[in-house]
Amino acid sequence: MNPQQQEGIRSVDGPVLLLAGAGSGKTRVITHRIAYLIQERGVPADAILAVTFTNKAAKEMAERVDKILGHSSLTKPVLATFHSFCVRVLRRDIEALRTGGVGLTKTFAIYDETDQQAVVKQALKRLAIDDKSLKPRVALGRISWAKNHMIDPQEYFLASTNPMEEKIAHIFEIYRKELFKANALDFDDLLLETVRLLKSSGETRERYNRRYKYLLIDEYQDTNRPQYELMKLLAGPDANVCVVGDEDQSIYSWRGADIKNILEFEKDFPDTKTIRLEQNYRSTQIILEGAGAVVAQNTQRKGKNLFTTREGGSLIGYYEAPDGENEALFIADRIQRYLREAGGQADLPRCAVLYRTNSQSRLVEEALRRYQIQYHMVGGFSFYDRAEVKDILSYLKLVQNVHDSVALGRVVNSPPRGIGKTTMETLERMALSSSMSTWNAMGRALEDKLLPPRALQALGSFRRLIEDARAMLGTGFAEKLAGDLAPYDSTSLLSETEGDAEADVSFGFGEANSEPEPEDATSNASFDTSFNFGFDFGPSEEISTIAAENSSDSDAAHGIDSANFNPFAPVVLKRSADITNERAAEIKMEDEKPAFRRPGDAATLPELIKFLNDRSGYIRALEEEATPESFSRIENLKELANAAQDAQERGETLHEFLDHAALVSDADSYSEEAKVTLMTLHAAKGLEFPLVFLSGMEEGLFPHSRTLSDPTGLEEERRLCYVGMTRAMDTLIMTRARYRRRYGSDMPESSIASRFLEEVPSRLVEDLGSPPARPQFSGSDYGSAYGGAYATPYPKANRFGRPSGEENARHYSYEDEDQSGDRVQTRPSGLPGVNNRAGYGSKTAAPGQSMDNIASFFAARGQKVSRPKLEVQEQTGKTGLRQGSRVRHPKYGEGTVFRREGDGDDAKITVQFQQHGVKKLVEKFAQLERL
DNA sequence: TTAAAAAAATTTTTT
DNA sequence: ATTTTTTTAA
Repeated sequence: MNPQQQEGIRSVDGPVLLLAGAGSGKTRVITHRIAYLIQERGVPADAILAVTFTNKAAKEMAERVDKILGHSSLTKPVLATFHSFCVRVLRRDIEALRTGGVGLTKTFAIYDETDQQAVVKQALKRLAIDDKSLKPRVALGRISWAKNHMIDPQEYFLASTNPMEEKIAHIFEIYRKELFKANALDFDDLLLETVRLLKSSGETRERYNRRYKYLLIDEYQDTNRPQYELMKLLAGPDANVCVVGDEDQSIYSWRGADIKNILEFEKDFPDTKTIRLEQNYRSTQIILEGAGAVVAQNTQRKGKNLFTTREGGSLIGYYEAPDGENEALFIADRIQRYLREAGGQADLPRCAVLYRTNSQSRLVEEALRRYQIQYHMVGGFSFYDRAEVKDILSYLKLVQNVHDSVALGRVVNSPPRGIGKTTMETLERMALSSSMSTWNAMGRALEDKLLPPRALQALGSFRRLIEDARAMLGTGFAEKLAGDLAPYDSTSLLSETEGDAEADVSFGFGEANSEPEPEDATSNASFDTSFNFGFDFGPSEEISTIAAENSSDSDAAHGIDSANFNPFAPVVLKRSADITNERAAEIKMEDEKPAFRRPGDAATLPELIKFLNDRSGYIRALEEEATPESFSRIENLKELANAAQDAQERGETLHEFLDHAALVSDADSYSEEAKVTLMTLHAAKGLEFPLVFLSGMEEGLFPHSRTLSDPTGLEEERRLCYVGMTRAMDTLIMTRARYRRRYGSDMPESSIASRFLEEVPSRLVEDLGSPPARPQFSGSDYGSAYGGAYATPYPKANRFGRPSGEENARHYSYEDEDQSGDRVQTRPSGLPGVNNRAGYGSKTAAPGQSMDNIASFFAARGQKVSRPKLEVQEQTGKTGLRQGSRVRHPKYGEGTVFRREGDGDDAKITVQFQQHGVKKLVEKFAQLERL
């Protein structure tokens, strides 16, 4: 621990600004600081609130603190992201913002970007704005920008200078109203509403100030205005607040992050103690110097001198590939070599491939799979993003909050149940004209028979489904209880439950599940009343009460107030324990049939999911589809059920389960055990690796084309480059493709080397060589890219590249065998790992990281796993045709096989004909003759 | 209303 | 290349 770090740990009274350069042991200081507060200063652990950027960072920090403390403390410090912390606060206290019975309730939904877009699209439609002239994404971006700058629709309108901005102000207004009606908050609102809450309710603010005496905020350079205000509110009068950041690593201004927050912290708190951590413990001198030289080009910075004692080290590698495929193969090959060489060493080999945009990952993935190298990809698709998972989660969200109109819109007709566009449009018009939620409009339509009988029938059955699910949670029951009665009042409990107890216990899970009668229209009705998971509400008052409350009038929109009731927490058990003896006897009898439950006992989360899966017909629809995809979807839903089971066992509420699903982030899936990690530069912040690849160093890609026009944006890209470079501990390799295709088009575009490359002093750089250029359609490296459709962009001379040693002769190829005589043999023999027959087309090829173990994925909370497509077997079919084969077609004449897809009779084959251009043919019928 | 086929858009970065 | 949206047919 150096003196500055010591100081960072011990300066715990009053405001502290910790300027921590890359790799300066920041995390170590933070964790030790927390431990110091607890152990040396006797601060109760739960009086410490540490806010991090990702859930993963929070979790990691918690583990490290735990380790230092040796589990000695009973309470734990609160470690959370801004967003998750805000959700916790709001789930508890948001109703303090209600005035006159109006306002959001604790059951609020969290809208993700998809949900937000749905609302914006609706608004565009309502304002009759052509969504080509104004894209929902753009509008949403502006709205989010406004929110991050704490500008409301009126202010936005007043500040607008053109018709487009006025329109956006209108959309913004509608957007806000819609979210309000839906009892929903978006990500930005989570922060804003918390700020509003703490500002408007002194009582609440003081409670939190009393609770959290020491505040710590990591990645402070990436905080935006609402987060800044939140910090000030939470800091309270004591202002024992420590913010940690590095202005050179500010890379989120597009999300509203304001670098001023860190630059002006000392102004906000005049007695701030500023501590600088400038010794880098991570990277070699060369890497640090290179990165420093790049970021030094920025004008907007305070400037600092990072230094390291790790002198020397290998030079920064640079490789210029002819195209993206080759770039990826180069990376894969270097990784393979690294893993082999590092295999015997003590430290676990770890490396990362970093790129600017997620779309760049695919080529690298393919190359790694080709090399049978296991990898872990951060970002991309989340489990929770899968359509089927989102659907079932939407059912859950709807059960939790029926006014969530986006969730309603998502599930109302999936699986198809005859509620189409027309019906929903009518309902939405109704909802709009009487300003109620879509759910309430549905209730009204059903009551007053405002739709065709067929639609009413379908709607009614859907509505009963949701109501029954709600009843399972004992929602209505809880509502009454949550009001004026003490939660554990056994008499009131009894009086509530006895009514229900009269109802017959009918079906358990197993039986009910096996009895679907999908074809019979009337079966739905009987199904509804009989299938109630062990308790039959029948015509009981509960259901009608819920229904009445939900459908009676628009004011009920926010009247549902059941959040005090935690259907999954131990409190349920406690209730059971309070029940009188007679009742206990009854229950005991029931306990012998565990599938049956008593009325009033809430269903568990897994039970609820099972109910929804079955009763909605979702699973059944998938089963009937009977495609491989549909089966895999069913599997995913099973895993969702498993995840719910785990959540249940952890004692999570439905809210917590859904909140978690909404707030997991890409960076959260980073796993330290992975040897090879693929991720965006943004996701790499805060991580370190012995070996780092920075790929796609091209103008327009990195720096990204959207930033080129704006100097501020360009400086941010440069900081991003700095962040990427400083992730490397020992070796940094930067790569670029001279030609790259976008959107998978056939036409690769030539690129210009990134300006950042030129900003690295050349004495620090080692050229790792260029591959040999290829003659036209050698069927090798670039065959798939260019296919001989036009002249090769590379000079045909120089075919073997610069023959200066093994490095330069290296050639990265996707092609396996050279089976046709006319191809030029270009593969240097004996190169390790390249072109080895074994992995290619072999069924045992490493499937990257498998998705098999989703259970452990969930156990680890928020982990995401990439599932690369299975290794595609080289298909040769009966004709033995493959890429590069020469063929003759009766009509088109001679040509060369360009690519093959599918197998068996379905095999399609793309052929480049000399006279007739590229044709896609079904192999079976094409009558191709092999030459 | 639904499903299949055709056309069009997509790729910045994320809580 | 993949995904989303729109059109068309049933």
